[in-house]
Amino acid sequence: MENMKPRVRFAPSPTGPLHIGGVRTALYNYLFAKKNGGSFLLRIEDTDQTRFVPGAEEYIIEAFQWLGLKFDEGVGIGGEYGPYKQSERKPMYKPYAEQLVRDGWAYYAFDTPESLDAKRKEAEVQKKTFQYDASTRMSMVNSLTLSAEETEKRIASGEPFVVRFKYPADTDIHVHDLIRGEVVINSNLLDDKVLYKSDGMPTYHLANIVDDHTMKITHVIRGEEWLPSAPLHVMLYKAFGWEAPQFAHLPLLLKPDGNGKLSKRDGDRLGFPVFPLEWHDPKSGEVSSGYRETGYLPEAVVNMLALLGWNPGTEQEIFSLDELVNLFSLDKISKSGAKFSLDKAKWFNHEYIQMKSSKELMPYITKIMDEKGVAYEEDYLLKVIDLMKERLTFPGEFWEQAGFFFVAPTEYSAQDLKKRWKEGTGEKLRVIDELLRKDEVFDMQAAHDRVMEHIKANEWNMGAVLNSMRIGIVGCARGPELFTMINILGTDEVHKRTEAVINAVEGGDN
RNA sequence: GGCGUGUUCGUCUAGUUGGCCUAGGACGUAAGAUUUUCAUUCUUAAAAUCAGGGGUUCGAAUCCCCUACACGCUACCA
Repeated sequence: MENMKPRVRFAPSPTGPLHIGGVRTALYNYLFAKKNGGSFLLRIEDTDQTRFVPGAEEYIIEAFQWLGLKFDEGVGIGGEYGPYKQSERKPMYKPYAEQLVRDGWAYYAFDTPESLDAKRKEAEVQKKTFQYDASTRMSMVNSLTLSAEETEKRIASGEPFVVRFKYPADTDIHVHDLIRGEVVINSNLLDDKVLYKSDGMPTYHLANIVDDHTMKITHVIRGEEWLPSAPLHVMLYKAFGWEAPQFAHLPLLLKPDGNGKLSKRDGDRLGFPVFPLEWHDPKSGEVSSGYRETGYLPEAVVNMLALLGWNPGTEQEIFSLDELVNLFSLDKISKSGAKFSLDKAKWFNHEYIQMKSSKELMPYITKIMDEKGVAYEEDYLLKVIDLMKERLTFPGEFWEQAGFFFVAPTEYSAQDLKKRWKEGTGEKLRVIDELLRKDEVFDMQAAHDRVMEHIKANEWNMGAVLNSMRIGIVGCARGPELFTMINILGTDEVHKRTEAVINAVEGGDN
């Protein structure tokens, strides 16, 4: 076992879009596998046919492609342990359930859902909880209380039945968790879980153990919500006589406010994505935002998620996937839940945008330009991106920040005008405009010096004049350094805009 | 209710073999600088008596016990 290359799996249910917490679970599995030279597989757990959502499986695969996390085996890839979709493995499970019954680790139960409901309600009235366990199973309708012939007859006649696990009475079950250490629970506290459903499908528990074993999974890395059922799983391995994989139960991802588990609702409420990709619900038609569509770079999402519950112990915060793989270890995972922080997510994105060259950013920006229907020259656009990149947290902000490089302002901020535009400003702007166009070929430094000298020599109010100039170019008192903008726009365009703003503010009374 | 897990600045966390912790970093916040704006960037500051209470010890965030709180599970869902 020790010298074996680890094999880990990510095993989502196709019941909807992949939750960002699930993405983190997958990421940790990936990092662990790659760090140790092992394999990372994708298994689809679709044993609950009532919850199947069309498109969910494709969504999951696309999400990981976008994130750059590659599976070595699994749905959509293949591999020697397939099929990797549980619905396609359906015939495999029944013999295992039967084996358990034969060996005395399980039994057939004929209790109807209605009768179980009634039992639970009855117990509730007495402020107790009904549990199908060693203390109650002998008073239920199952193969332990029925004769062998009766049991056989019922099954043969097609009466619905389930197979339940039969816990040995009063036994301490030890789960060794790589993150939490030893967790011990007594079997009397556990109820006889259904392993095989009346619809002929296994439940998660059976399918999971059978698949993990037959797929030679060495480490089960999953969310903390599975910790309570881990004892069942170790008992199942024992019942089958199989060597159990190692378990690691990850802390939960919490909502930014309050303490609960992060949910889809929180995203809608607080305005941030909880899904990697935008999701269109096929039933309700509802659209949920995705990280990709919001403008997050996949590297940033991976980096942010990696640090939500794990830390290499250094002060480094920015990691490439390769660095993450290199540094990752299970024992550095924290035990407590981590709250998702929108601010930190944005900060990561900003950092990753800065690491991209303007060329790499081009596709994001041209998409926006096309959407706006604005024509552009590639070289010009590249120059603008170079200049504006540092201000962007999301590529989508480009137009708002840099649109004036492509379209002259038609409106001017009244507030900024009020603050900066004084009596006689129009005349001064014309002088500056003249100064700018004095050189045959625009020389940014020379123009800058000339304008500044003139302003000083005439004791003009620098803030008022230069900001008014800026308002004419941008539309408001914001944006990059004035002469740099002029250099990119060209003096002809600046001349036009200057005339336009003077006209707009002071009217045609020149 | 039962069972399980957890608890260091507002948030993510460092700290894990007790002393170098007057508890470090990052995000966010505040102030200042970058002598035209906004943003970026930089600097500085405020911010955790380590959930609370008991121990053990010369010495505890680090070990033990109790309490509180939070979260998870408690389906023929995963």
